[in-house]
Amino acid sequence: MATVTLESPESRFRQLAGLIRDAINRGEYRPGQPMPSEDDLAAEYGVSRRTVNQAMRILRAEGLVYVQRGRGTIVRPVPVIRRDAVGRQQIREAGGARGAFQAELAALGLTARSDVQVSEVQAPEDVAGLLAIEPGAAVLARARRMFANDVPVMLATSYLPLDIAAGTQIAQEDTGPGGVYSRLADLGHGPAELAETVTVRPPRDGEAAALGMDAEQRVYSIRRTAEDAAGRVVEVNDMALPVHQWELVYRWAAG
Amino acid sequence: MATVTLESPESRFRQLAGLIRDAINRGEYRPGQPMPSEDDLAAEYGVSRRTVNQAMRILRAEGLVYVQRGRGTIVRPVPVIRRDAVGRQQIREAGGARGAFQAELAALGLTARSDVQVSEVQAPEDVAGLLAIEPGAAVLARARRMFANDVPVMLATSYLPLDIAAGTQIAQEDTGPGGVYSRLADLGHGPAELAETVTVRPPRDGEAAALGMDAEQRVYSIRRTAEDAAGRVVEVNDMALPVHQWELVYRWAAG
DNA sequence: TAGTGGTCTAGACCACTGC
DNA sequence: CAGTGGTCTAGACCACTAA
Repeated sequence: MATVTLESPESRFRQLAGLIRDAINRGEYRPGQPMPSEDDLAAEYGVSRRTVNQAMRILRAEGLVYVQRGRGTIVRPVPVIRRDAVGRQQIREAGGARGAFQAELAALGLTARSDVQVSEVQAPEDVAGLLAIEPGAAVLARARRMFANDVPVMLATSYLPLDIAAGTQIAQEDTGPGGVYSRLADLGHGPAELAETVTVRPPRDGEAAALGMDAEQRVYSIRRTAEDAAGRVVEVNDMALPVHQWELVYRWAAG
Repeated sequence: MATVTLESPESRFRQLAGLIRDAINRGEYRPGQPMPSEDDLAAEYGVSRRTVNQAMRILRAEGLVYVQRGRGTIVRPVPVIRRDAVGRQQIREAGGARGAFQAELAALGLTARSDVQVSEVQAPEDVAGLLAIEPGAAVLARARRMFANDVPVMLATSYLPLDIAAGTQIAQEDTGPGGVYSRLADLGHGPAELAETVTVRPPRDGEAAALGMDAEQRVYSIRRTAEDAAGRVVEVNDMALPVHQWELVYRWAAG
């Protein structure tokens, strides 16, 4: 095998990354299995280890492989999770068992698990602005970490105004059937309008560790705001999802 | 100045990237202006040029700077464009002057411009599937390239079934007021349901050149499908947008 | 011709893993 | 202890730009 090129216009490390990427996609290197060592690849392709390392850096950034220090480079088993932002609300409304996240993963044959940490924190400046709260005032924060087959795939922190949520089941870890949105509805602040703003950025300090990511990889940074019927923003939810693990779907009626 | 660290846990090139990123955000290096040369930075921070180069590679990947070979590294003027997928349909419906794209850019004080290339092509396999067309059959393709202040910011190729679009104004470069969707409505196939699937990936061969991107940067790959009232998919639109130039907004009613 | 960034090699040291 | 990837330096050559 070995389409041993390495001349021409494209830099060697990019060509090499391409060759290895193709090999992975052909199934030549199997998901969950370690790749040959960088020294071996360097010998095989007739380049320096530095060049191999640079090529692997590309594949890592793409989420195709990951490294276990001291052990080797492993091909990532890549179950891309499809997140239907609109549909998930409907599942929630329907009282979907343990939430939309679990339903999404179940459809892929994955097991879902999640953490929650509830606390009162000083509202980040922009969140305070959206919630129309004094800058620096306290809000209820629900910080969740979600796992698929015990691999972390999402961080989500939900901010809610204290005058609505304090002392309610929303301030409990378990928010009951239908989750936070159903409790908001019980309190007369059921979300009527939802909006999500999507950007892509490098993981922040904590996030890279919490999501098991490299600094060169990227997350979707999604900010959702929920307005009740009166037009008041009753929730701001900041999410971080590794881009190589997710696909986002939005649907709406024309007109 | 010069918080000249470079010890400790984080690799030097990452620390250096952080320092330079901060300097840019502080306005120490100005948008549109060249940075000091890599040799100068290497001397200033006491590292090798290789390390500076690696740091700059990070900033390039983030879209913060770009390189003009032989000239230098320039700080990118970064007007992030906000794309409201739902609102843009409404603008279109309202017959918004020259389209939603121009309206979006006008709000940022940017000038919009775009190319169109209309042709009949063999449908890509997955597109044929969505349009419920014979694999390999011909479809109408409208390939657009959009510019903001003459900087390319988006590629979009729209695929439409020939039995609907052939011989109509949709096959013309200028589709008239309201654009393709209004013409589809005239033909009794007005879109009723829209869906967009968002992923993030490296630019493909042609895209990197057409969008003036590095291979290490990323694009949003957005596939929109439009269904008419009968539930038939009447358009598939594949878009590529550099992630560092865009912010995506989706809005919907709860329930 | 001088200056700029892109890339490559050779060689080295480190931290971490697993035997 | 050997093997793995992470990173750094020194030195080099290239293509391209601008004077």
